[in-house]
Formats: sequence, structure tokens, C-alpha cells
Amino acid sequence: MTELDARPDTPRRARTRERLMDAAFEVFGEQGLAATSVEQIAERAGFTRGAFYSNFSSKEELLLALMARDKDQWLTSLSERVGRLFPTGGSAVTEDEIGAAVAGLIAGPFEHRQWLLVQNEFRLLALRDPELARAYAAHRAGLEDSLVHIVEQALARARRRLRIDARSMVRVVTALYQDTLERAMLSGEEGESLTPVHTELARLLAAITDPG
Amino acid sequence: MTELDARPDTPRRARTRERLMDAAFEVFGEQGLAATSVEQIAERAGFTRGAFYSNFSSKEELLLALMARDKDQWLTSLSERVGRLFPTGGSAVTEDEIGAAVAGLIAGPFEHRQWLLVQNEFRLLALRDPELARAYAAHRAGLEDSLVHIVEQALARARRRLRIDARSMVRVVTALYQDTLERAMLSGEEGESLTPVHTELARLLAAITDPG
DNA sequence: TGTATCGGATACGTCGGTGTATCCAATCCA
DNA sequence: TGGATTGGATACACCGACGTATCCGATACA
Repeated sequence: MTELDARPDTPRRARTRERLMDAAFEVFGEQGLAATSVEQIAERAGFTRGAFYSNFSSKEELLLALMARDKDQWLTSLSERVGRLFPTGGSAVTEDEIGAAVAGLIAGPFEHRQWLLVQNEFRLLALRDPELARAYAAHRAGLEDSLVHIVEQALARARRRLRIDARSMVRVVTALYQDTLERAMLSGEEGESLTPVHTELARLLAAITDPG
Repeated sequence: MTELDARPDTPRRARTRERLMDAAFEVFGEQGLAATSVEQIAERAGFTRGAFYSNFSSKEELLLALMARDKDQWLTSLSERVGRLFPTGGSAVTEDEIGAAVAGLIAGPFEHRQWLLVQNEFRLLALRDPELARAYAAHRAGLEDSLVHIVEQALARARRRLRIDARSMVRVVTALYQDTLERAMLSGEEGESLTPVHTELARLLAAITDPG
């Protein structure tokens, strides 16, 4: 759990760490965190266990690095796309358009399945380990704050107001998104079955927003 | 995964199976499914691995038995409590009263933490194993149907109507309940921190119901 | 060009869990 | 009361993962 005693941060090291994280993300998604051995991660990345342990002190540390690395990417991407959907000075937006927007955002270029799985496992670990719980809570808080900000901007631009406050709205939507995505993944093969997610979310959003 | 080749279903066997399931539920909750060995389960129940394998063919089979066993208990209990809260022929119900009702229901006698953890892990397994996925989907479907029924009854008795249909409402509320409960569990020690769950849910329910 | 350092590979001992094959004891029924 | 049947305990062989200590080759630098 403690940081690896600071070694020189040479570019070569950095590349190796990246490759290990990428590999870990893949294998975690396929097999699950607990079921994945350090050896499998290293192997997938084209290294051996020796390389792994000279870059990370444990699977857990790698996981933390992984989560931190990708949160920012995701957020900036989302923010950009929302900005394009609701440009400043645009006109008021209908309920249908909100639904379409959500659909577009969700259908983004991210591997939902992998992320859902890894996030779930991370959360599960955090629920049992107070140390990890703090890390996870911070992670989520950062994400939520950013989302709230994005939503408030979007609402202002879309000329709509919420029947509940933005933070609650974010919580409801993320929770429902998770749940519905899981439901879709559980029944049928990924691709096409993402549509119910959209309609479900659109329906809810229509129910809690009013023109204003 | 296949059933244990049918052995005589004597009362003694049944008792042993019960004890093993109870023990498994405890240990699963504490350590997680993957981290729990068959030996720990047996030990907790006061047996050895031998006993386990002569009653279940695998951890997985035990898990399925466990889920099936407790779903019904929970549902009937919930239904009873809802019935008491909204008796037939009662008067119309205010938003505050709905909040209070939800709070009361959630604060029920069940070990939320344990259940949340086990359900989460079950779902995680199901997301990777199509066989389990079907079992889990059936489990959830049964639960959801019952909840929808309960909600429709309660709404009629409370003289309120929803801005969305009952099934969507059930999905939203269960998803949000999960998420908020997790949030509470992640920050601070269990007991008192369940209140935010109540207010969050009450707020949402108020937003999607109208008097009618 | 020679030497030091760093990244990664190899090899090893250890541990814990698995599943099965065998054994013992208690209950059941004649 | 004595043989059979069943539930559970014991013992065993096996495997996979772990973490570390040590070694080798390549790069960097003088």
C-alpha cells in the first residue's frame, strides 16, 4: 500500500508503467481483480513478475494508479462533448432533445463494460478496507463535483431548471446509469442493448426537469 | 455448477446445509466471496471441508442456494410492513409522510451491509459468466416484479400518482438506494450515517410523485 | 572504451487452497 | 442386537500464486 520508495522517474520506467497499467485494465476487465494474478498482468504487458514488482509494490497500488490516470481523461472528454451539445447562447431545449443528448453522451468512445467492472471491484474493495475507502471516496467526490459543474452549465445553456438540486440530479442519474447499464449487460450482448439505457434516463430526466 | 447428485434429503442434511449457508453469508460479508475459502466457511459453521463437499459441489452452488433462500423472506417482510404503513382506506398522504415511510422501510431489521456486499459480488460474477447471468437476472426480475406490485398498491392507498410508471420508479429507487447506501458505508461508520439515504430518497420521491 | 547503474529476468522457497479417497461413528431397521 | 447405510472427519497429493534474492544485459556517462 505504501508508495514504492522513490526511484528515478526515467522515461523508460514511465513507459513500462503505462504498459503494465494498460495490461492490468484489460485483464481486470476480463477476469476480475481477485482472479487476476500479478503474473498474468506482467505477461500480458510482455514482462515478467520481476518487472512488475520493480514498478509497483502490489496489485492494489497499480489499481490506484490506474484509476487516477483515467479519471481526468474521461472528465475532460465529457465536458467537451457537453459543450458542443449545448453551445452558449443556444435556444431553449425540449425534453426530446435532452433524451437525445444523454444518448449521445453515453454512446461515447469509452469501453463501458471494462470500466463498469473495474469500478465495481474497486468499490467492493473499498467497502471493506478503510484505507481504500478514503481513496475511493476522494475519487468519486472529484468526479461528482466535476459532473455537477458540467450539469449546471448545461442546464443554464439549455434554459431548463431542475425540480431537485443539481447534485441530487447527478447522483440519481449516475446511479441509474450504472444500474441500467448493468441490467443491459446482464441480458443479451452488449452493443444494441444500450438503447434501453437511453430511454430510461431520458424518461427520468424529463420527469425531473421543467422548462424555465 | 451442476446439482449435487440427489442424495436423501434427511432433516440432518438440511440442518447442516442451513448452518453452512448461514456461515457462508457471514464470512462472505466480512471477507468477500473470492477471498473466502471453502475451509473458512466450513470452519465457521463448525464443520470441516469434508462436510462442505458432501453438501455442496462448490462455493458457487452454495451462493445460489443462499440467494434463493433469502429473497422470499425479505419480500414478504417488506410487503407486510408496507401494508401496515398504508392501510386500505387510509387518507391521502403528504410528501413528508412518504419520506418518513421510506425511512422506516429502509431502517428495517436486515443487515444491509452484508446484503449489499454479497449482492454486489454476485452481480460481478454474473457479469462475466453467462450461466450465472441468467440466474441473477431471474433473481432480480422476480424481486422487481414483487416491488412493482407493492408500490402500485401503496400508491393507490396513499392516493398519489407517479410522474413516471411504477416500474421505472422502482428501478430508480432501488438504484439510488444502492448507490446512496454505498456512499454512506464508504464514509463513516455504519449506524447513524443511514439518514442521508432517507433524505435523498424522500427528495427524489417527492420530485416524481404528484397528489392525485 | 571502460565502468557503473538501472531495468528487468530467472530461480527458489513458501504458503494456502483444492478436491478426493479413505476411514470412523452414529443412526436406522430387521 | 447386529449389520448396513449415511454424514462427516482425516489425510494426502497437487497446484498456483506470492515475494524475494540474485543475476544479466543494456544504456549512460566519463
